Amino acid sequence: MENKKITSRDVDFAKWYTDVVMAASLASYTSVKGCIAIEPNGYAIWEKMVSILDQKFKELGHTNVQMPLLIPENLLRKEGELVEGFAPEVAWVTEGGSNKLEERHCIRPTSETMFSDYFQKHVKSYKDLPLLYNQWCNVLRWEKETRPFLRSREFLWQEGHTVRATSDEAEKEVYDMMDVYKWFHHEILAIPSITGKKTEKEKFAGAEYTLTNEALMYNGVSLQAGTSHYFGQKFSRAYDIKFQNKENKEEYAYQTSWGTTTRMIGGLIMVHGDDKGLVLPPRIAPRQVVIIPIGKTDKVMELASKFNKELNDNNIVSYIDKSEKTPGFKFAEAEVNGIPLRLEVGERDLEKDNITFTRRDTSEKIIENVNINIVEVTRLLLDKIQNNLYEKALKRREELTFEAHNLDEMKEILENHPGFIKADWCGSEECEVKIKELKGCKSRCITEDKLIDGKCVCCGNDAKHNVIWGLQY
RNA sequence: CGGGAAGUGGCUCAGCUUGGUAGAGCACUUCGCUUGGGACGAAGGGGUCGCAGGUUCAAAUCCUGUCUUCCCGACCA
Repeated sequence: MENKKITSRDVDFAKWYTDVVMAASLASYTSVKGCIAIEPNGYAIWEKMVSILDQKFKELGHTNVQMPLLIPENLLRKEGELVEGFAPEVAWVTEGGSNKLEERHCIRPTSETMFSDYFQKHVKSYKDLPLLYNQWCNVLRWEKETRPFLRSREFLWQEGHTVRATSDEAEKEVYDMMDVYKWFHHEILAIPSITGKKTEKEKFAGAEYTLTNEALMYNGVSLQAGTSHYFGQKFSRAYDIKFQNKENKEEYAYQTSWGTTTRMIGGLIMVHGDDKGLVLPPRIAPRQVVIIPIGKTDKVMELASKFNKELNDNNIVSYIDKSEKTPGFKFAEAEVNGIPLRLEVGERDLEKDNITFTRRDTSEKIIENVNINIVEVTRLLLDKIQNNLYEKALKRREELTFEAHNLDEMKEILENHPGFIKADWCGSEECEVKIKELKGCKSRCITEDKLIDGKCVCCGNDAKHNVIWGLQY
């Protein structure tokens, strides 16, 4: 094991972030710019995210499919806004073997195109609808500035694509899926994200509107982690996706798409992590409990094995650290890796029939009798940790949510400490652009909340919306 | 893509100014001894200095180009 030193979170947040990624062995750099190697610890988190979300999607009637990695240029160009939005960041394949291609193909930055092409061929009647598809795959976007998990060129994600016969059904889908993301963030990741509509300027290229899930990181910067788009008939018109309705009339179908990515791993790090390293909420932790035997007597080892088996038999993922390291080393390693709960089984404790739990989130030590119901006690502690992490993150979010009535106040907040800034807005793009000139502060989402004073924070005219603003990753 | 910094065993870095046989700590291997917050002793293995050119009798060191990473900015669903 290498020496793992982590820069303090409050000294240099950016450095702290990459230190944690490396120290917890989540990912490492490769020879390809912006493309990381996701290592076992990192991939295990993603696998757990996949399994939980995948189950949820399926419960709601979606099925998984797989579309091509390559998109022919003419297909991509059919929807103008999509092309404009993604053109600067697509990679092109121009040769196959030793031959130049007749038509270049881009490597998918997103798959609306290929799904629409597929739907065009397969949607004929209202009886074919709805089609509720999802794919787990990698996509490529030629980003200029890259950061592990947060903004890599290649990343893993899921993209759901649905076709429905009516706008009502499609819009319900958009909101339902946003609720899934919100549920996932709040209940599983212990991240109190906020949701709302994107402004016209910030919505997905080609969408009628976009719902977003915005999480606030420890340093007050916002991370968009889950979006759900309503396309209406925009893509069906561009790709000619028509069906015959019950009245035997031709109609364009209504589409949606929704996605979330490996950047949620970055979110987990930046919301819960601390100066010791990663902190994982129990419900997303691939390994929830580490059992550390201290001393090698038969009694210690037998007890450790017994606890391990009981926990695993009851769907709590635990493991015994049997390595030759000293206990101190094992403690530190479990901490940097974010294991939520540690159970120490040691000779000294056993003389008094005790065992010791240590919580990762609070460092609190809990001494229990060796004869307790290990499953019950562990389950209770894991729940406490999960709840505490959520409460802490919520408190942080509330502390870092400010109200602004004018540009000067906004500026002061941004300079003093970034966070979510609630401010009223007239709805004009002109004001949105002006606000962005303040250190790159962007609209995060339009809230459903009441207006603060009814005046646009920028121009002072009558406001239409209450909006959350902030810096973003 | 602009401005700045950096690339030397797995990691952190020294050496470069003033070219002359590649160094340290940690990590790793073996043996011994240990185990309640990153143990200890002894003996070992491993790098050709990001990559490609150039200058030179000689390049980690000087020059040019290039790639990668980090920071700031621009850009970014």
